[in-house]
Amino acid sequence: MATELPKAYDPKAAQEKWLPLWEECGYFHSKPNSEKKPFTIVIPPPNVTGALHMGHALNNTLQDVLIRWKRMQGFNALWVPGTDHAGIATQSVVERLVCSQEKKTRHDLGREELVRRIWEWKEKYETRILGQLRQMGASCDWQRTRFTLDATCARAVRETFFRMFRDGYIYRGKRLVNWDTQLQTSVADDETDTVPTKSGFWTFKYAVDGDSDTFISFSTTRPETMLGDTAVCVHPGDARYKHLIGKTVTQPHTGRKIPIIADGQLADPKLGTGCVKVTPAHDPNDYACWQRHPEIGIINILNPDGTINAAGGEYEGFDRTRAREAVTKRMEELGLYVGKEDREVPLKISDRSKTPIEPLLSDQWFVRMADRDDGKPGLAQMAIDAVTSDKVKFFPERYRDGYIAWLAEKRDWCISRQLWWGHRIAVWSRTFTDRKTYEDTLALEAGGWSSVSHVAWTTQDETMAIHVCLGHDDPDMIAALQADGFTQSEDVLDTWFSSALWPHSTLGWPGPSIPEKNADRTAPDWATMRSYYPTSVLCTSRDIITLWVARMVLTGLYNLGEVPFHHVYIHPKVMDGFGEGMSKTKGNGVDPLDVIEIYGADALRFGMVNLATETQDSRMPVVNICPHCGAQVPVKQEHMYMRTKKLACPACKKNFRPGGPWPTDDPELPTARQGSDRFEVGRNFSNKIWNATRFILGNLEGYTPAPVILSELPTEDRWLLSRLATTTKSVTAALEGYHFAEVARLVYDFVWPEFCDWYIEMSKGRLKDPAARPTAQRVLTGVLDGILRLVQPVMPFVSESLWHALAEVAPVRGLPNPTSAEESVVIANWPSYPDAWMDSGVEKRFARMQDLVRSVREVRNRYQVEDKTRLDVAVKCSDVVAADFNALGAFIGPLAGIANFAAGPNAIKPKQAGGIVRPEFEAYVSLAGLIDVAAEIKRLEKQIAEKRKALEGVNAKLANEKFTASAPADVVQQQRELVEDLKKQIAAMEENMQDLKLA
RNA sequence: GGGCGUUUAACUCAGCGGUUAGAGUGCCUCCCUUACAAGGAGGAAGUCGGGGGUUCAAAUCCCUCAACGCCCACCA
Repeated sequence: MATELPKAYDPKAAQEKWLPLWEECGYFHSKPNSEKKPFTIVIPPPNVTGALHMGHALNNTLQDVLIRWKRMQGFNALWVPGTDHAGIATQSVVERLVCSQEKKTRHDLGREELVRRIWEWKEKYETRILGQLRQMGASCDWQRTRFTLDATCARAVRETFFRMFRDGYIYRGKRLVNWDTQLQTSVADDETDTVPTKSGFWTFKYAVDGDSDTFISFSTTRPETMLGDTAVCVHPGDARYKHLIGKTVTQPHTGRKIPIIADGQLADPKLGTGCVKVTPAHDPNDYACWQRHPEIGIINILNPDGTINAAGGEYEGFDRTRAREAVTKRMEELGLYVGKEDREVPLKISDRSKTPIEPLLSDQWFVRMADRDDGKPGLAQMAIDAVTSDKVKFFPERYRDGYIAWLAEKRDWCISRQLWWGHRIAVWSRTFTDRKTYEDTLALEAGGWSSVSHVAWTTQDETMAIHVCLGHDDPDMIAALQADGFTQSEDVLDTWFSSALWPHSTLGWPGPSIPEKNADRTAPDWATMRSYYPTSVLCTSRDIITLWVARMVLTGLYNLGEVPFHHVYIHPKVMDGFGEGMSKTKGNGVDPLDVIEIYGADALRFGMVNLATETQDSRMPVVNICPHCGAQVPVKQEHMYMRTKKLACPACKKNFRPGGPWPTDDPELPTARQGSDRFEVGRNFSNKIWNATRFILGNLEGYTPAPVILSELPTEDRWLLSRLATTTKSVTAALEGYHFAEVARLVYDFVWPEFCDWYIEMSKGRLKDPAARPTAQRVLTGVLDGILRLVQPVMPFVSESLWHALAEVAPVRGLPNPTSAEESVVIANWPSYPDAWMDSGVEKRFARMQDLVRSVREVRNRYQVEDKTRLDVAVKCSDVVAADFNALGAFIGPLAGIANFAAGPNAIKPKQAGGIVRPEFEAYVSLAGLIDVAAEIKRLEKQIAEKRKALEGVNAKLANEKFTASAPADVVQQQRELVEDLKKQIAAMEENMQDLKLA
């Protein structure tokens, strides 16, 4: 006899039991295996900035569902876990911490010390993150855990950079970048935020040289940039200024003579005065103008810390605000100030430091995206082609357009960051002013450098520079370079550069490190690469399709000539109950560990799968669970914005601190865990499966395995097996199409209402009948076996617990032929049943029976409650029953349950379907058939009439020559097919009706 | 300004041309029945955002308006 199962499912016990066992058994570890088809997913590596949140829970649950499902299907399933160093994000978090705790800047600490602190931070959060993943039940191959900054990834980064450098894809350029003056680094467009800010809109004028009476006025939101003006620009077609084009003005602060130029793209006659000052070094539009008119020159007036540099003359050292005031004041003094209006202007803010961005001209490394000079597709085009040719497919498909549109701009990718946390760029540079030395040094390239390095040079302005890129650290080479006055770049690479390589870097590309200078560094670790690359699917959220997905495709194609994954599945975003994105700072976020603690990991996973619909967003209202009494206290919007630090529980009146990141005033106040009622479904569902199993186990005494022959089974068995086969097929199809919410729905609808509420209840009678018992036992265990398999990918813990409990009593089971069950459901086969089991006739008959039973129950319920006469009740019944109530009554008499109905109020208690014993059931089925005939005929008549009308309509249309002549051929054809279809439908219905009448 | 998405029961969401629009939660009634009160049997609750159109037939397709959310671009 089986060990008695506890009355309720205890998720915590299951998690504690199975997690270590699964790992011990090595179920999650994958080795290259030529016998099995591979199925590979690489995790979108979470940033080590902080702990995982709900978005990660969703992302990783879905991946795990896929991996677990494919593992059951017999694939060699590999899920590679890992984390991302997240350059700027992590560095700024640690910098902020150092600043608040020690009042020190990164410069006070120095590069080495800061990096050491960040590694400490990383260790802490990496452990936390991987722990969270484990708790969720993520079946990752932990032995293959990677970090974007570890040695394996570093090798791939180094190799890729070297190749791109060698092939001319990486170049050095002066570009206007978003400069974060606080962190003193350039940041990508995507790392900035534009917020409307109250500021001014100033209008000034410059005197035109040689004519003291003529002024040209212009407006600006940033007066301080006047110090860097190199031109004044008007529209070429603007009659007001035509005569001034080609003249010069004198910039009053610097005394520079600057030209008045015409540029149709920059100046808009309708805006402001129609005339605009040009500051190429500090404004993207002006920069573009300068590229069209290089003769006007470009002057950088800012230091990296945001203060004015020497080019600003007497204003050198002023910060932004002071410079603005001083420059404006000077204009007033000169009488060149025209006016100022208050205006809200969009201010670009750095995501990381939350300080204003300065557009700044600086030297950066770029990856060229444009097509190649020889006309061959460049990196961007290659990535576009991969998608247009369907080598990479998006799910849902709509996301592909955004991907293509973004890449089509082919904007070069700025990959250098002035940070300390990241992959340091392996380029050694030296600048020269002396042409001879420059050329001599350049000649060294011929002396053998190129075998291990590649050299590029730039000649901008008067300085010339040589840049030497090393494919790996060669001490001799580095020593030689240093002796020659070369220094390594201080910059590190953009985080996305290493993330872009993730699908192949994690798999070991480009092979073991190279011991010898001239070793073949192009030989990858082929055993692993060949087994798992390209990966199968990438699961991520839509906001990093461009930043990450596009770049993975691009580097995959560049390094390996093969796309990194075949499918890209984009899942929805988790919002709070008010439609806002979740974040720690808002306090509307939910920690997955809180959810696991309150509802269990299975419930978390079910909830996540259940909300993964086809839409973009899904709401998840958040509640605080009162730490005193467990009541659910909804998070209100004002709690978030007011930063409520104390809440009174409406149930127990005691105070607690809502879950959230802000500090408490009262350390004694207990903190609430945060949850969401959206996880209750999963919790209840796992408990339901638990108890269904408990029931079955308690009724398996004398169980013997034997094949089940469909044709010999009673109606309800054939119905159940039809439903099981249909459900299994649909679940498989839903998984194949990444319709996760549907998976949850299908499984739930089969297990709960159909299996538990109807079948199990009906089996109760049969289990008491020695003749019927053995078959009922076989069907129950066989279907339960199938359910546990279907449920495993979504709810592995409860599934595994029950799998083992079932194995104690019924190790040999299954439909139609019993077999020995696998040792764990994790590695069990994914179920599939014969199509022949799907029987719409049985399902229809059963549905009618259900209708009837429900109608009778309604009558009983009402009668009992309202204590009215039988007739009154009948009137209130559903049409089906009411119409035939008298006939029903005649049948009801002999039936035990219904006989009591006539005896008066409260004579019987409402019963479940299980209240129906076998003979009753048969009676119900035949009764349902009889009663339904009239209604069914009526319904059919109505439908046939409707179809006839439709047919008439379509025929009329086809008879109309105007229509057939004007409509496209395919539309006409479609209508013709519709006619045939309708005719067939009508014929089928008429036949159906004949059958009914005969019955 | 361009694009994408959403708007269906009190709440969270399914349904996406064809019987009477569904589920879970919540609400109401009854029931602690030997699997499960994290449960069971029932019930009430919807002009499918507004307005046009296409169609024999529209929650579903088209146009338009509105609200909300996200992305991209721009704003001297």
